[in-house]
Amino acid sequence: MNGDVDLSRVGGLLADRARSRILIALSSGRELSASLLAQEAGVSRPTASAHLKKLTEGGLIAVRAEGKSRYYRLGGSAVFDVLERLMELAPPEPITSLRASTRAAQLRRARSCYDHLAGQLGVGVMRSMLDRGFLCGGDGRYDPDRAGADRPSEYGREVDYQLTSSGRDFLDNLGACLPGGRRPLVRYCVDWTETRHHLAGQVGRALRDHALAAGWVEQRPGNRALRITPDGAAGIQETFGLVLEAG
Amino acid sequence: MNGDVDLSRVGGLLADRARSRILIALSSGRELSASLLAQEAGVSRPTASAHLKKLTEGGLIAVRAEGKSRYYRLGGSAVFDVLERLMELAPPEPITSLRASTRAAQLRRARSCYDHLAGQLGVGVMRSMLDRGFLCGGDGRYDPDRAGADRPSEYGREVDYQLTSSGRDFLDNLGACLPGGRRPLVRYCVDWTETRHHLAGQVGRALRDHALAAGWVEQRPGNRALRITPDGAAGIQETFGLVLEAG
DNA sequence: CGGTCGATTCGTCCGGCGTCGAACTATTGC
DNA sequence: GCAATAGTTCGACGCCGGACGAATCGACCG
Repeated sequence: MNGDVDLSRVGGLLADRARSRILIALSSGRELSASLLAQEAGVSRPTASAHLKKLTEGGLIAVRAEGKSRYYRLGGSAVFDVLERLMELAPPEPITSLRASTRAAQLRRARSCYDHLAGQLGVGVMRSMLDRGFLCGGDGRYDPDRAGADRPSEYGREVDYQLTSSGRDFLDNLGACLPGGRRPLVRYCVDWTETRHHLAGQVGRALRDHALAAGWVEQRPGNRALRITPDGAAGIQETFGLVLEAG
Repeated sequence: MNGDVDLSRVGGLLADRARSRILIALSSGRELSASLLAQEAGVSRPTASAHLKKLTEGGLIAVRAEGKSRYYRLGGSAVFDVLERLMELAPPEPITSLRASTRAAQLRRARSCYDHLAGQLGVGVMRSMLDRGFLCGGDGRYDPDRAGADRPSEYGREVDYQLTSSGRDFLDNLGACLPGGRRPLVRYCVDWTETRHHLAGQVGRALRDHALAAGWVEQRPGNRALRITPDGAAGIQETFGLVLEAG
């Protein structure tokens, strides 16, 4: 709490590319398995395991064992906070080139987050589904203090959102199929460009799959950005009342 | 602004003990010479020089040459922000020693934050200025939901606080000079030991400079804590109606 | 114009950390 | 039980980066 704090300890944890990628992947608020994080970080499973251990011991992430998988999540809202500041500070690229800024804009507009939609598109879709009564619950917006301090175990996991029967009908009519399995129907994710919830879980995946299958969006190569097609812009506006530029 | 941000670059800069000490020393808002920083970091001058170069190239600090000395300072308020968060997150060393706890108490009472006052002193000064009508606006007290979740982009920036004309008179009578420039007159900062606002911006700096010039407070060596002198305790009580122990 | 003082550059040494393959543990499912 | 899957531990390798001393640069001062 003073001058001889070991900033370097935390700094050391942030200093590695693989760990940095892991943290950024987790900064969506989701719980992710060790293998998936290894893949996301671009390292082998043993290497990722070592990183995850360090991050856990350093308190930056927390782990929950379920079956033979171990699910990792951010250590709390303070960690989320630091990462957000750090990302803001990170681009030491002084003058944002046109390329970089358009790419950033693309990411803000629409991107995939694990297996669901994020960015303005993801947030808008979730808002629309709430407005139309396809989802209910989720009385509170994202509250970092409660999520991080009062009940850290639920950080980024499904809260009280639920799919209504009309929501189920809506998905059926849309032709979006729920993947099935024991995975929760509805989860939320904290969108780090919009700072609001977007939709995850089976429903999130179904909607993203549908958006891809219907040609509404295309995965851009190289990063997580999605391109909204002209057809997509029309379809999204018709279906969700959401106006987003194509391109 | 996306998944391939180089968190690790910034992390790497924070990962070293010597650099961490340098940054913490600079986080008091002072400009310090290279030799002094070497001493503060506990390394030789050549080593410190290398660190300072890296930090400068990384944008975390900035340098000003004057005569044969070079004076270093933090790269900006964004850097300060990150450091503050990081320090909050950092303490994996639980305070056990008496030394540490008294030092922590000193920091809670009064410290410098970038270039303004923080701790009980900083928070009290701001409250006093609000109570006496020297500042207006800021309709709400610190509201973590609004500040942290709904509009994180304004976190720590000026909101609706404004300096009133009587506030300006107050500063004139006190003999505190506003530094001038395009920097906003009033900003606020969320105080991490008091969880309330304290005063930043030009006014914050002017008050801190005045407190130092008038001998109300002295910079403690080694960290950001400020010592409140007996005269200071009296002056602060008279001026702001704020009772704080000297020592 | 030498003398000094502050700061940086250079060369070198050394410790630590990230990396992976292979082996080991644990849980699930047939 | 045996095979399959998820994850961790172990050992060895390689490389990066921090440390310092000596030398160099540059500014100030008599």
